[in-house]
Amino acid sequence: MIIDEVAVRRPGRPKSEAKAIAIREAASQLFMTDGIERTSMDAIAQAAGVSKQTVYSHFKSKDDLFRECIRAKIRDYGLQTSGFPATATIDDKLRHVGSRFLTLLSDPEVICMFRLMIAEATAFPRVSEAFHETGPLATIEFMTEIFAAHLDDEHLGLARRIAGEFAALLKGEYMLGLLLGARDGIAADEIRDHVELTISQFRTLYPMSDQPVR
Amino acid sequence: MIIDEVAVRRPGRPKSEAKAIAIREAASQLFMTDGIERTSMDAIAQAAGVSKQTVYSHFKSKDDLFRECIRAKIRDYGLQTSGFPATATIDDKLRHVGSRFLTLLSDPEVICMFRLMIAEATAFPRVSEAFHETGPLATIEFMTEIFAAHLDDEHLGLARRIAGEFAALLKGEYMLGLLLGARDGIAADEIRDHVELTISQFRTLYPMSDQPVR
DNA sequence: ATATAGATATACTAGACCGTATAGTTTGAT
DNA sequence: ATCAAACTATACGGTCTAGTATATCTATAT
Repeated sequence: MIIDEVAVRRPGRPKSEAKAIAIREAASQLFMTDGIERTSMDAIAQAAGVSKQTVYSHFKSKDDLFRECIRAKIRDYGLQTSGFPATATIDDKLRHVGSRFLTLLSDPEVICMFRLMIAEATAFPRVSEAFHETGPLATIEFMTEIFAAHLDDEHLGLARRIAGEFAALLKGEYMLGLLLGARDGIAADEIRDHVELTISQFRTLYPMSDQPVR
Repeated sequence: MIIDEVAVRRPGRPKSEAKAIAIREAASQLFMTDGIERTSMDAIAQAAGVSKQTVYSHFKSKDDLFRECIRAKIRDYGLQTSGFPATATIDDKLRHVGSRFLTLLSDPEVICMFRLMIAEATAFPRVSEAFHETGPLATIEFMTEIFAAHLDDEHLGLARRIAGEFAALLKGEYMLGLLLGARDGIAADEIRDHVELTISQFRTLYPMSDQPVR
């Protein structure tokens, strides 16, 4: 058996996990709002209340720190999979996932994240790929399962495609408007109305049973 | 009367418009592929085959040059309004505008443009706003007129909203995938199929006459 | 022909920034 | 108490970059 990572006892002062977190959080915020290039390591150190040397003792370079920031954010967003009660109708489920989807888009931090990932897609392809899969694609997979449970046999194979269409219609013009700074949020009642409208459109397009069929 | 700008005759060597254009085009390309920060004025001058002083004689700063580049691009994209023959059905029109829409998204330069505008939305809000209005919003306005001509009276007021939905469904997951670098184009037959599918969905959702009603 | 102003080439200023180095201080395990 | 390593503060090397300055050359109007 290899020695447990935590159990390793080394002489001298142990690295402060708290400082690593403080650095990562300060860096995250600065990266989000100002972008990578416009954020200096000195600014990060200062914002974290730490010396620059400490930054470099926890992260070996600016790129490394950036990657760690995004990884942590992705982990945070990861806990989205919530189950539904067995009595929930398809409308209930779509209403829930739809409004959470748009509420997420209304979050300035999430928009910053998208901006950053899009801006750095060529410089950090692996990072933006991971973001894509863990964020948007995972959300669509979640929607896919909802549709799969309620579609009749004829349409079952289309669940993934239908989920993609559902997400696309939910986004509508909101997403681009938010990314381009043309708007800075979506009003709660606007979210509710838009979700309701989108659901009704899908019930017109695809026959779905109110109770899960599988 | 103020003297016509063109008619002004001044002593000495006149500024070369050709050089200004060369500078702008070289800068455009570099800005698109590398972003603003990663593009130096020296690199622009060299790519344009011009001295750095000449760059500064035509554009007063890097920001100014960037703004001019985008303005020129926006002007280029501006000539999208083509008329349809009177015999065109709604399907013909939607097919045409839909595939041109997706073909445009497949263009790497267009994607670069979106990336750039999204990345700089906070740094250059006016610029990204102009892009938004002249690009995406103008396209949706164009679609609005198509729908308006074919919808019955009951749905006429919804033309703008329907056009937005049409664009959203066309974009689907393609746009985000392209922006995040998850894909690098859309195959021609995929475009055709997707446009066809989207049109049929809209004909299910909204009653439209084949011949223009107005 | 000559004055005027654009263009070139090159050097320069001033500052930002990454990453490293150094010297001294603090912390925690043994 | 002592040792080893983390931490602070500060400075520095090296590189890059925006924008300016200067001297020289070139094109155009009068």
